[in-house]
Amino acid sequence: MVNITDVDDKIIVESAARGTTMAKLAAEMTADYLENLAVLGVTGIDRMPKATEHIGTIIAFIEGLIAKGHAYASDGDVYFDVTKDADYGKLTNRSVERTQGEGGSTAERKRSAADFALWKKAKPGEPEWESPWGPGRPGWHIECSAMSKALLGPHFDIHGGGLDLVFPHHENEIAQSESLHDCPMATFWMHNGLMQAAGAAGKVGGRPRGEAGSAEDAAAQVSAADQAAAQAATKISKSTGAEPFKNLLGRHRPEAIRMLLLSTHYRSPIQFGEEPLGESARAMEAFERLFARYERVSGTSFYALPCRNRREGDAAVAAAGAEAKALRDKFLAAMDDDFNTAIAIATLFDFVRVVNKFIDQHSLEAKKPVAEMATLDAMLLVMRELTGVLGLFLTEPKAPGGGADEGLVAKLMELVIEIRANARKAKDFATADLVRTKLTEAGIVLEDRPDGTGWSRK
RNA sequence: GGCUCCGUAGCCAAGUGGCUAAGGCAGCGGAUUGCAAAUCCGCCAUCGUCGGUUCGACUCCGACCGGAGCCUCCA
Repeated sequence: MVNITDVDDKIIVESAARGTTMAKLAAEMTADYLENLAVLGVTGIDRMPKATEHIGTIIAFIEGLIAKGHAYASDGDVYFDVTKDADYGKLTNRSVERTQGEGGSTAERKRSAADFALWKKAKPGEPEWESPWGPGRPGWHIECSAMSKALLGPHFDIHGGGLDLVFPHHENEIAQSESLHDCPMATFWMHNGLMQAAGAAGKVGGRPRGEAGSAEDAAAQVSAADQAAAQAATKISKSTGAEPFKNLLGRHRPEAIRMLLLSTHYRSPIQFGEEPLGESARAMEAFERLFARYERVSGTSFYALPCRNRREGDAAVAAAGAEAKALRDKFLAAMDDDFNTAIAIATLFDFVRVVNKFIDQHSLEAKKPVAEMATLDAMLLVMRELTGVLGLFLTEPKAPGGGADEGLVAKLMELVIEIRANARKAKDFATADLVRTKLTEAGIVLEDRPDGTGWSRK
């Protein structure tokens, strides 16, 4: 379930600036978001409630909080009273006194600085809904509490989100929900690290260069604008840094992005850029070569194999042999341990080695003994299951190049390879090597394998 | 200033109070190959610095240095 906050100050301001309506802008942003997710292969969102479609739910939630004495109306606004919430700040280890809170024009309408708005009185020209406190709109945090309650109930298993939302958003969600329901909102809170743009120089290794305000004594002097600018340079999020992300999305296979994201623990920040993505793409080649090899040996496309679920996998591993079973166990244990995808991927690389060795040792490219072929199939089915868990290698990579002449190119290559094979048979290696060298220069790699010569574009 | 988190090989990145500190990229040596490519085998780190706790720390504590995020405006 993914909540869509389609009404807030930012959207109101932005839609006014663009001369469009809030609803339209929100719809556009949501569509854009879903499109990016789809490209990355993120599917399976069951529910996507919108704040504007749950105003009644939200109002009822706020009324409940007022009735219990956790919130108060004030001149058309409604605020959450943090002093009535004994454990306010527990998620981020913050005490009410240390929380500076929302200031600005609303400050004098609040009892304490840390109180936050549940309902905001509409200003002229702003979108508004009728409420017991007059026309207005929901505050930022309340929609998530109200909608999760409506769809998941007062308590659910996992609440996720970016590390940048921990405070105040999630902290305030907890305050609202737990004050009303008197039970824990979520059993687990999972926060993912943020993506950072790799340094401007494209340097992967180097830490992003400190911005102007990095000297601690100068920090106090830095204007808010400078701080925002410095932030935008390192943190990719929201609208500020989304552009470079979209560019990269266009240039790289979505699965390379997945691979990069999965290669580190979800809680760690990640350097995102051309070079890291290139390295991830390279790392995937070993898998893709194995899958191509498997297809040559078995005639079966790895990408067409069914992704088994865990139960089916449990029942079927034995056929793949002891090594495969051990690796699968390790993979599953790693994933069960707070999604340790780095280790899960490491076992996958081990798996590649095991399968390659198996093909080597039994010379499966030359002959096809029934028993070994069955084991090979079983191994690949396990790999299919595990890579499927990570959403990796779901589709066959498109060969680079291609185009309208692809059929002709294939025919020509066939011819060239045949001529070269004859030369090799005649021990005319000078000619054979010349052909290969020239092809390499043209971006085509030849591989002389036991079962024939293959070619691919580099 | 307050609250979090991080600092592991050339680079990316797991992990652990004592057992050979995963895996990938790059590099090097070997097997294989007519030569290559691919594949396989092997090599390549004492874990930011300084102290402390401990029989023993990279793993715990403290300080320091370096880096990231949040708190300050708005959500």
